[in-house]
Amino acid sequence: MRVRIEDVANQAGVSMKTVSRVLNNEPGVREVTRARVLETVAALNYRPDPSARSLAGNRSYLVALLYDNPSPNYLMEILTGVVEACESHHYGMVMQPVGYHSPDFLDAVDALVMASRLDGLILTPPLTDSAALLDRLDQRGIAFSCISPKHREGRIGVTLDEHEAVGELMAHLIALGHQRIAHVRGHPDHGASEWRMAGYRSALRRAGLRYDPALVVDGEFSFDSGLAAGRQLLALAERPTAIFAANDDMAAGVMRAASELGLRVPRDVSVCGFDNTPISQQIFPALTTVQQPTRDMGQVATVQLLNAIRDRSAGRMVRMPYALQLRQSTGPVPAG
Amino acid sequence: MRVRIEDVANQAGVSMKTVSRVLNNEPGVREVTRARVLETVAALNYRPDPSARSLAGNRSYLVALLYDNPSPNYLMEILTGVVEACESHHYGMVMQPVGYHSPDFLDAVDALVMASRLDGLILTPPLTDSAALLDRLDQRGIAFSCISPKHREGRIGVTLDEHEAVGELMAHLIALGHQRIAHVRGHPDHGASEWRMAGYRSALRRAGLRYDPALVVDGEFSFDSGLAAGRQLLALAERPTAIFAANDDMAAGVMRAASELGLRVPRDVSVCGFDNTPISQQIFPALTTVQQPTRDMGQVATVQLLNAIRDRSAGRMVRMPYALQLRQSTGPVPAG
DNA sequence: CTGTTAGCGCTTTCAA
DNA sequence: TTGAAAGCGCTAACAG
Repeated sequence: MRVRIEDVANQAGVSMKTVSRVLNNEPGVREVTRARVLETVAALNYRPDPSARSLAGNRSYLVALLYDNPSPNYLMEILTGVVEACESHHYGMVMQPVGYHSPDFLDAVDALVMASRLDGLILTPPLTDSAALLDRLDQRGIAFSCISPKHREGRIGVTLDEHEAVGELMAHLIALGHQRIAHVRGHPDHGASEWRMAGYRSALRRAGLRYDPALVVDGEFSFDSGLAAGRQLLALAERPTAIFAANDDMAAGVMRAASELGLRVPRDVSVCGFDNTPISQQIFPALTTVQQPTRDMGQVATVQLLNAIRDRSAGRMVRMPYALQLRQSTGPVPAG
Repeated sequence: MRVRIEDVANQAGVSMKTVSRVLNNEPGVREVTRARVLETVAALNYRPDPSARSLAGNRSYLVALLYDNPSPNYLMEILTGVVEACESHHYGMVMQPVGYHSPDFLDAVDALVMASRLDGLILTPPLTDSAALLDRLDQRGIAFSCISPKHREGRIGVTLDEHEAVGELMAHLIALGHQRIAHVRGHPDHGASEWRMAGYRSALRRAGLRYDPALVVDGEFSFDSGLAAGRQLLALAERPTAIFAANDDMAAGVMRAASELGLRVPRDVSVCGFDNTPISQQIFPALTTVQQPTRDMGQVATVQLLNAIRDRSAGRMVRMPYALQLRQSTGPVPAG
């Protein structure tokens, strides 16, 4: 037979409500009583029944991680952080793919929240950039936390100063003597694409280098789009001496394009990416890139969400650190 | 205010219990009554409250996907299939990393099942191969479904005939004239490593080729282990003319080792992998490999689990199809 | 600081 | 074939 709160109460010589108070960290229990209850809970190995708790408490102790077609590596890292945070706060987590482009995706999210009675949501890019979604959630009064959202004002979650990170990466290239630096943009749905592009432009400006639209090509964060972009850029009459791709997958595509054309990296052209995914160390030469603390970002975003669930005025937007990874794919500008 | 089962009952002019019967597909309701109830449910947009349902019904309508440190690509594919199946059966899913090697992992799984009152589990490799875990779950009477387990007898889930798939892959190499074929083994914790090794040996035997232990090197499914294995194999005095790595990541490592040594693939050495992960198309030349229907495997494993939850004698072990992907990394044996 | 009582929304049991 | 009543295990509201 399962141990119930009543058993704990009897054993500890208190009322059910007192046990409940202790378990939920509510105030108004003497320290000795609290200790005695906790002892009994441990002795009986009591675990509250989540359904009963949810039904009576009118909340689910469940959050959902919403995503749309992200990179598996990225999502797994985020997930790991989210799971850690949920575990330590005795919350459950469900995952929900959300078709960002499907016409009724707002209603699908609504239905999901209603049906599962979710207490809160964690949004990953590019969902974090859907004004329609964020507005709808606000309107419904649902707590949510954003990972790397385009607009941070009044939101809770985590961000990374990508603009600044790109600035450092570009400074590295410029210090190596590069003046014709190209950029492969990311998928237009992602705020990250804009920040990385903006970081690229400001870095050029700061260094007094001219912005040349011919050196900027659209990609969509995939290897293939990087390959196509690389072919295009490296076929230019005035070839760039360095290429900054908005993520590692595209940078790998660019490096493949270079090798197709018989160009050596970094002797003939330097290449760098962003994200520090496993591929950055599996290609040759290893890729210069920027590392995000992705797992921690999931963790922190979740903690902020749980804070906000407890107290609507609590969660905040946390800035996370990044770290340049200087490796062998970038080198001095070719002579001549 | 939320619509409750009572509202539906009143509106439809029946009792709560009848609505409940209809919603749970229980027998003993006249067809007209059933139709009327369903109509009302739709009209009122009624969604049963999962907590109340679980509390009263003494089950959670929740399954968990258990994993330990798998490849992110693989897990994401499985996850997608699992989510699909859960969604269409109105089940929830939670994900749980499980430290396979941690000494108390059995108790951790127990605690998880108890605390969340899970109705069933989906196990991914290598958890599927832990006899201790499977025994414990049997003993506790918890339903579970296995993806690619080492032992299939009496279990439910999905498998793939990897032995046969490797046989076809090897036949392809042998048809190209290769006689010195090496093998890079997978991580010893995974049943897949054994099947792929066994497939390798039977294929050699079938072709009348000698099994040479010097041509078999241990790996652990990672790029780096493939790189190390490749260096070792390609430094052999009598170099193999083809290398079958037990997965794509290791095959990519082998190809890098070849290029370090100035060897060309497939002119000097043929390489093939297993799994058809994205990397197989991102390396050059593209990798010959075997495709598993991973997403479908997650889907089918989940459906079998849900069957078993409903009726303990229901779930079965389903054999899934595979498909050879012949690409450019394999070619005729070098002359001489 | 602590306890009592009345539900939460559903399913189960048993009766009609 | 259908319904009424009694909980499931917990928390909220209120009382002491």
